[in-house]
Amino acid sequence: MAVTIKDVAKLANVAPSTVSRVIANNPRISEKTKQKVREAMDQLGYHPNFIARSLANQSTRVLGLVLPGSASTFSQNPFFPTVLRGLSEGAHEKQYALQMTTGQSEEEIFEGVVQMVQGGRVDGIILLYSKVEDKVMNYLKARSFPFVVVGKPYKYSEEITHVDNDNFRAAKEVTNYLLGLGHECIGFIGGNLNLVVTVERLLGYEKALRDAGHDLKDEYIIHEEFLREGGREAINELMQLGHPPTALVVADDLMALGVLNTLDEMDISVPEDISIISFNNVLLAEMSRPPLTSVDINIFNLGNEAAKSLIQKLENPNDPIKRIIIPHEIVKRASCSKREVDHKEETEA
Amino acid sequence: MAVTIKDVAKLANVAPSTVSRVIANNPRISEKTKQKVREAMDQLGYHPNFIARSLANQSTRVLGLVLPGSASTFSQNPFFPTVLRGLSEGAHEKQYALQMTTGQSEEEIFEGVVQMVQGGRVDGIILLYSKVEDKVMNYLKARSFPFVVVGKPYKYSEEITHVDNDNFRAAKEVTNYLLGLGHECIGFIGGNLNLVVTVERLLGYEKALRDAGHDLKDEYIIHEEFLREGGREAINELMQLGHPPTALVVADDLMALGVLNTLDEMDISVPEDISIISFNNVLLAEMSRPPLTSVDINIFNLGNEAAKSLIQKLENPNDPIKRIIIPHEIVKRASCSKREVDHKEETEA
DNA sequence: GTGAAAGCGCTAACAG
DNA sequence: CTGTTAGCGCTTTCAC
Repeated sequence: MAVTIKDVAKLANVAPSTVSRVIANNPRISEKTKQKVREAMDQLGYHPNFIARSLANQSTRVLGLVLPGSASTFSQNPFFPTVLRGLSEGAHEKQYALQMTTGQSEEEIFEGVVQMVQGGRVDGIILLYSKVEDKVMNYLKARSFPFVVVGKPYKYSEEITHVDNDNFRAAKEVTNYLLGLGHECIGFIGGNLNLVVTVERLLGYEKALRDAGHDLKDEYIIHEEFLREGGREAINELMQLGHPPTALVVADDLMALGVLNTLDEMDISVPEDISIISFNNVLLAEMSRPPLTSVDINIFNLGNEAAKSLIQKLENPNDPIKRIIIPHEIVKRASCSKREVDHKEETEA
Repeated sequence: MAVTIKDVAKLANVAPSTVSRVIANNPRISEKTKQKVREAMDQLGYHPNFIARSLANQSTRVLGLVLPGSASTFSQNPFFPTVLRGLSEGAHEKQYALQMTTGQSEEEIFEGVVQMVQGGRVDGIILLYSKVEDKVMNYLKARSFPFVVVGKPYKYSEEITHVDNDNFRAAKEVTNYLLGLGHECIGFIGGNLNLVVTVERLLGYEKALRDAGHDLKDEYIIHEEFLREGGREAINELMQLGHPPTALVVADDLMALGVLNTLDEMDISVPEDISIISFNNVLLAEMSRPPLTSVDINIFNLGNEAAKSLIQKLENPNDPIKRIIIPHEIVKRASCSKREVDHKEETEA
């Protein structure tokens, strides 16, 4: 059995409660006994037992993470290792530990969350995705269990602390950027429409086009999973069109990579024939050919702020609801170029 | 305050211990009282408190995960989301939860592990990397705290349960595959030599060449971080050689992607001018151009077996040490082709 | 400034 | 088959 507070107390000739106070650095303990106790702790190699402490305190100093269902390819996205690092650093700074749950089905995930929450395993929860009509979120909200979401909650977003990018604005910006390059036919390839982020990016794209006085063409908008095959089919359909787009807004780097390949197979070159801009700016964005112009959404900070704000909330229960917007930035690489007005149109003009 | 075992006991008119037994599904309780108790639990919405249970049992049913330092780009590898899924499923099946730690420096990671271990937060640990001379591993081993490693331990590999691929053999196989395609000048681009996996793959490569009667050329072997820039420099050096390789074994898909790009910039085509084979077969391997021939190491299973074997070990403390080898498989795509014997050599022969 | 004692919620002998 | 009791290791009143 490990060394306990009692062992320390005995060695230091004090009561267990005194040792406890020394651990908490209670100011009412004299420096002298503190010294004595600390020596005893060192000598015995004492480490406080978190479990016991949690039970006594009714608080675990553990944050629960909910990852999206493993079914979705989304979960294979290099996005996650990076949020995790951000989360981890944010949590460690304040001496919180991280526990995670995920599952194959929605039901499994939900069960996992219930275990964490009702089982008292965690003090708060961080949702690493935001879906339309999410059972988990509803549950947490109904119990008013402390949680924050990474992304924008589908509903009640003013009542839920969340950290997100302004995806709507970012999508508007990239679309405007493309418009500014002279493109008039701009397509959108998005991921799963159940994810709020997809919706936001789509809306931003549409807004930019409308503001610029362009019609929205349904044929230009394609939704698929964040996947290669998705990208492939989508792009095929698009390019069959009478008037295929000359630029594409793609909701995710990984998907853009798929698009890039299909285009290459079809002998369409980027950016000469078609420009592409995507989101997230993960490592592979700079490793693709051509390197992708991509919106850096600051994934690390997304995680980091999520951890911090949850902790803040835990230590300050009646803090107001917060919406934290992490800035984004378009990282220009080589996948976009000015629209070359083609011969036919030129003569028409 | 949440509903406790006592509340249930009161409502069901039994002793708390009886309720506890019902939870554990103790066979010595009559079906009748079990029914009664269960009803009371439902009625009150009772959920056992894991913390209290952990304290009483001296066991948390939590597995601790140690991720590699966030400093390394390795940690951005899409490898991780996939192991995590495997781990998670393995753990959930047996009702274990997952807690994770990581850090920026080796020291920080070490501290995190100590917290988990000495703080009694976890029952066992899974190391998600294997480094040469790892402080964490030494610590765990010295304390004989239950742990398994994903990868091959640098030392004492017969004394440590681990789940790994046979990377040595896999590397031999890919090298032989390349030899079989007629390549005689085969280079190796590896990652950080502190990682055991890099070493193993390098050794396998060397062995294959030696077995085939080829000399090892130091200039053909390059080590860099698993990174784009790494790939770029490495490939530049290689291709400057008088007799540049006609095939490359690359230790990681992500790195191979970088290599592919640099080659493209240099107007060297794959696989016509040079063949490339890499490891891991993550999603992007099939999305690169050309799609990469890559060794599928079955990442999901790596994680899954790791979780299972740790749990097995926890529930069966004097189980023997195990070495679990996850099978690999070369997935042939389009980055390798037969060596085209060039004109000059042909006339020379 | 420090000690004694109760209790966090659950489990596990030991009785009966 | 079920109840009683004593902890698990720590925190926290309440005394002194």
